[in-house]
Amino acid sequence: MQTDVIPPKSTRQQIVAAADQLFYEQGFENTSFADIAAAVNISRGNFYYHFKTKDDILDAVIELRLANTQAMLEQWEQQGAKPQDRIRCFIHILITNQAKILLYGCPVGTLTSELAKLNHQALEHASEVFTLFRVWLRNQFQAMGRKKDADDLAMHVLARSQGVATLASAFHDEKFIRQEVKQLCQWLQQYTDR
Amino acid sequence: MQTDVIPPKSTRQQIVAAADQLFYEQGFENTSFADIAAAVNISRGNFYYHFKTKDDILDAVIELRLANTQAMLEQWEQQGAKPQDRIRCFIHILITNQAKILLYGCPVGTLTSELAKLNHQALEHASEVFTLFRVWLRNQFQAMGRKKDADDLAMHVLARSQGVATLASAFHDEKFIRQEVKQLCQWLQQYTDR
DNA sequence: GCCATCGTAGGACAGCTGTCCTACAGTGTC
DNA sequence: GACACTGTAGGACAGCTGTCCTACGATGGC
Repeated sequence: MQTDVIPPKSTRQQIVAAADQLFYEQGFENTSFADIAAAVNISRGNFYYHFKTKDDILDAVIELRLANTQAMLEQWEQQGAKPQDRIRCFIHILITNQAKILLYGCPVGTLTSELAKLNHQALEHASEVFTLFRVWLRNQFQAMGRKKDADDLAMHVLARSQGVATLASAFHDEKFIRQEVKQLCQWLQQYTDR
Repeated sequence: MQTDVIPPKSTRQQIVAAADQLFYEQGFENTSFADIAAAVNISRGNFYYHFKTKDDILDAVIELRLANTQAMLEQWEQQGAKPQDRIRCFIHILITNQAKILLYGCPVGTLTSELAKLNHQALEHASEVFTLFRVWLRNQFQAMGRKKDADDLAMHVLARSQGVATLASAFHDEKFIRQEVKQLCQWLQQYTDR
């Protein structure tokens, strides 16, 4: 049996991973090159070799998030037997990631909000993460027989999750997350038993 | 009949009003003293006379928002005959302010999100705007006879509204707002007819 | 007319920002 | 040994940030 050899992360990968985390925890605008450099332990000037501008890093971070999201969705696809089980996987990230959500909100929602205010061209790119979830949820609802309103239902689930993350973070309220997750699962139930 | 004399706004009031708008449209961190000074047409150095630090301006802006929110709630109190009518007033701000929401999201939610990431001490102060809505909504639900779960219902309405604002802004989707507002009103209906 | 107060203008200040340049260590190729 | 290439370090650069200081005009009280 061959043990998996973990390949050493390239500097570029390390930069993107550190930026991903810092953009989430501190915000994009509020995170400086110096912050990322310190996290990766490389000199600040050296950045220029890997990324020409800060926006390039942002694009790379979004690409990373898109890839990670895609991988997560495929995992749920195998994990859940029925579509409603898979949607429950989605709803439960609120609980899985609740510690971070209480501190920093939803990574997707808070980034798009910030980029919207900055009038940043990367907003559409960042919104693609939402689209990934949206399309995937839509497919699940379609598999449950909702032909006409699958997309509406997908958007509804997305919006509810966003709202929960925002308020839980503002009030530091963990109980509220559990409560709303439960309600959302009950809401989902009405579409499954027939 | 005496015509109302509009009192000329003091410089301080002008600063706070301009900061209020800019913090909403550009974000707190991304708005500089220079931006506000330009909007009010005063010299940058002159700020120090009115506000010692940027955080002082933020506090003043939050105070202004608290006062404006309070006034709005009192207006709804008189406007709506029944509690459910008043709650509908709240839900309908999503449509009233939809142009700005599509561009910048919800002013309350996006500010608290940003302050949470900045680890800013004013986060709790900013969250009081949410609390204002929360308590008011709770009172309405209590008036509708929901004794035990009035606060849960209030939080639920708040969260749904937040989610709608976030997604509408990310996707620039006006139709989605109308659709979710309609659903939310239908949801509200179940608690009113008995 | 003198004085104190209020509000403003202009600019100094250190520190940080993103960007960019140059120099150099390490590696592999011919 | 000469050379090219990759990746890194260090620092220069102009511009902006929040903060703070000083000087001055306007106003009103005595």
